[in-house]
Amino acid sequence: MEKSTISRAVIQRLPRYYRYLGELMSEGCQRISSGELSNRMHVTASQIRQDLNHFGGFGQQGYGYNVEYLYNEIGKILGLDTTHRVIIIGAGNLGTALANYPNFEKRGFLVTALFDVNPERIGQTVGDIPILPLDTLEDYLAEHPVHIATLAIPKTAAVGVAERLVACGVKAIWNFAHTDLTVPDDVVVENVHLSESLMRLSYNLSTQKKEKGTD
Amino acid sequence: MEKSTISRAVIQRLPRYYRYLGELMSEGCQRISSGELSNRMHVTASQIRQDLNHFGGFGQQGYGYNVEYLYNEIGKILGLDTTHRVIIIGAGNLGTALANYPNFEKRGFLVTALFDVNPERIGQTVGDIPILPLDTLEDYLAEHPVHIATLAIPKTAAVGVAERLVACGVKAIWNFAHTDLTVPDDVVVENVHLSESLMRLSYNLSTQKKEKGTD
DNA sequence: TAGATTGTTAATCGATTAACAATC
DNA sequence: TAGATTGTTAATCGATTAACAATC
Repeated sequence: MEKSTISRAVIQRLPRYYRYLGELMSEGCQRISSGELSNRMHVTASQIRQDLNHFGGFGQQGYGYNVEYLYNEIGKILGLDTTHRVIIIGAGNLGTALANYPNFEKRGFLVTALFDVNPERIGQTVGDIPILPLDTLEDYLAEHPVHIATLAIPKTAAVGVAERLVACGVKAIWNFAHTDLTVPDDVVVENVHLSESLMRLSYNLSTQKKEKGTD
Repeated sequence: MEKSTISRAVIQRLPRYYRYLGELMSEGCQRISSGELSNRMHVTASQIRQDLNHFGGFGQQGYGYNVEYLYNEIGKILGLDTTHRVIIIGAGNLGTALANYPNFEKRGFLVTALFDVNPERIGQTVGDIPILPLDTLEDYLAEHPVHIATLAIPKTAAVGVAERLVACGVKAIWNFAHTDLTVPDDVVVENVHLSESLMRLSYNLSTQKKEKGTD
């Protein structure tokens, strides 16, 4: 209930808190104050406390936060305490890279299948993960639970595949295609538009050069 | 000069305007009003006009915006009117995927070399692009202009390589490693933290489920 | 000219920061 | 208890939206 009121900006920051807390844990650090974390992360202590308090009081006055406890609590908030079954549509370079990514499994994201249209690729595997014909997507979804579908295909194909996924009841799409997807309200989409990221870098680089020139 | 005052939120949206204008062009559309674009993009017309006016008056009262002109102007703002020479550190799955990405060259991003430490990979090519030993990074940078360096290596290696890049005068880093980089003020970093993106999707999926349950 | 739509100012909204009382 | 640090309210800041005069 409280969750729907939490702003996008706060959610954007949560995984970064999670990453820093994980690092602190592996350094053997047991407690941390918002002030110390503020120094590490280069965000204000006030923002850290404000952000965390959206989800409840995880700290203790005069002490700070227990690193492991807070790490686990944020993990639960992010849904990392359950296993998500993931499929990847597109077994090209990007799809293969994502399937091979070892850290995902560590966080509870289990890739169970890739799908492709290329006859040479179909029947091969990536690690243990089979590459299945895209034709059989509906059959697969009818028989296997899938929580997240990853689109690593060109935008021309992405829109149609997204519709098929939604029709089969998939509720979360991780979209690497360079297009916006229109989906029902109960389906969530997270876009990774790499070319837009590169354009922002290009913009910042150009701007930086100009500043240097006029300083 | 005016550029340094433009907020991150505006820059974030520019590539998306660029993408929609490109689509309009390929549809043969010659002019568009902020109102029509608003309907397409699901942002307010007011925001579109406000955003564009940070860079100058591209429209005409009573007419709207010339699609091709605006597309080209935004391209210039994003620095897409010049060729950026790009290298990729790490010729694993992700680095290879990025090197193969055909759209980058279309936008003026030219990948000239990959670097790796794996002896099996060194000497191979990705398309026309050679895979060079990471040892020779400094030599390469001394002899070839490089505008953007892409880090597609584990975070343990990324911090050290970033320092070497900065020492050689590279001013822009596209960082896929799961770590924050500390760089001088005149170096720009664009982070692509895929695991954080996936965590946000997981959060939204969990939240969505809960809402559905209580509605 | 009249209609349409921008550029731009003013109003609103939301997010961040500061401050401090509560409390461990 | 005294010191430290949170949780939380209030103040500030910035971004978005609304409104409308300017103008094509």
